[in-house]
Amino acid sequence: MQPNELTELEKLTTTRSIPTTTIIPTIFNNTTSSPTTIVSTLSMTSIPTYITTIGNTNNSVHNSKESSSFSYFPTLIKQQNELTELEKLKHNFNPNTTISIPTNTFSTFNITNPNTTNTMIAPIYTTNTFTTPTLTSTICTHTTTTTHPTMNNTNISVQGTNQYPTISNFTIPIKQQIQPNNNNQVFFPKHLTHIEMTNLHFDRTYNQPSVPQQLPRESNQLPLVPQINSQVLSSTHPQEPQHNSRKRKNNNQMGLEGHVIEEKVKEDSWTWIKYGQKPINGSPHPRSYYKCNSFSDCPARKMVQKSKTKNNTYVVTYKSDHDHIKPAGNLNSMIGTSLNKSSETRLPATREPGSSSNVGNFHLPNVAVLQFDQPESSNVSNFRSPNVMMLQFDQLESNNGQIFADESDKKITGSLDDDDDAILLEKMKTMLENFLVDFKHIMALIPLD
DNA sequence: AGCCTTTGACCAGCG
DNA sequence: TCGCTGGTCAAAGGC
Repeated sequence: MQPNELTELEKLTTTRSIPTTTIIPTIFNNTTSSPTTIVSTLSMTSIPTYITTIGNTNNSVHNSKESSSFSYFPTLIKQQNELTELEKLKHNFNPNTTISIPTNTFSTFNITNPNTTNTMIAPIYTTNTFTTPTLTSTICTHTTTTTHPTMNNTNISVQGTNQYPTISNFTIPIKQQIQPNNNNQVFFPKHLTHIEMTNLHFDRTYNQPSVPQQLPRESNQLPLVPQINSQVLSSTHPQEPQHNSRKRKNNNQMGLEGHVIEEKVKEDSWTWIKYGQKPINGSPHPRSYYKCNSFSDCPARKMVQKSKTKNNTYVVTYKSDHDHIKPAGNLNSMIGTSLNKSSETRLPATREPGSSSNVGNFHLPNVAVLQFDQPESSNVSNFRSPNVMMLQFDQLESNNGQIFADESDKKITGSLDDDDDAILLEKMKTMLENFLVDFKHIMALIPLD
């Protein structure tokens, strides 16, 4: 950690701790086949606003018996408004589910010469424990490099990047196994680098139909999404002062940001109309600006920009709430379409119980993107299967209406009370657990190389 | 003709 | 004060 980062850390009035991260690599000696387990426990503290790398030799664990060591380098990337949004969060769930990569996804790595240094991509087993929903989060990104000077003197370095583009607070234990066989081969599964869950429908700040629309809030009620466009807002709330601002006045009031794959950029169940495009400093891709196309004075805005780092991934930022419910008949609406343009009559701010999914009107961006790295080492056999797999949150979506079916009236009127939270938490927990079970099943279907 | 996108201009915030 | 940045406007163009 840089000295100035420590200074900034001291400035923070609020920090939140991410629970313990545990890395458990198990190494099998190729001569004795007796396993040696190394367990490292790291405590990470997230640092809002700043990109911080935690991890150096202090985080290394040295196993004297095997002369093995590894380091874990978590990097936390938080949005500036993350803590604020975290405070706003009402929907919590706490499933404790294990994701296991099935052994039939193993590939082989031949150790041609134990006396030379070989580098290979090693397996990563992830066990994710969620303590808050991840609205749009990269759960983990891992790159594992294992160096084999000899098989009984193994250095394993685990480098992990945990990205928290929105709201996250969870534990990521990582278990790694390397097991050479009698032919001096090491078997390992495909390199799972990303598990991206885009369950936008969990949060009404994304204006997803699964969440009841909100009525105008009380003055002392924390807004779920910063209202940044005072010019537009003034027409809806004439009592508020005019600012005639074309631009946000505070960077900290940026809206929520999510990372969406290309095919899903245009699908978020609202109609949008593009009103501008600007080149953005430091980015090779321009940013497109969209406004809600349902009502001319709706303050909802959406910005879409292609990711600098990920192909086929777009950064979608939502700003301001819709001040209306989704117009009826808004089927699979997309950017740039004129389908189902609403009438000028504002719909009442009510919602049919279960309408989020039961009516089938919405095409939610409820996808999990599982991305597999192509092997970097030529020693690793080529993978023929696609490196990206998408999972639809069918289970989540189908359950979604049930979540709010008996709660919609309460939710619409404002913040949730403790009973609401408990009900919601329990149902969301079940939903995610179901999803993760499906996830395991799909992982088991990954074809062998 | 209507709707949406494109694109340059405008303008407020900010350093 | 000034220049840069980025959010918005609105005319023009395309479909």
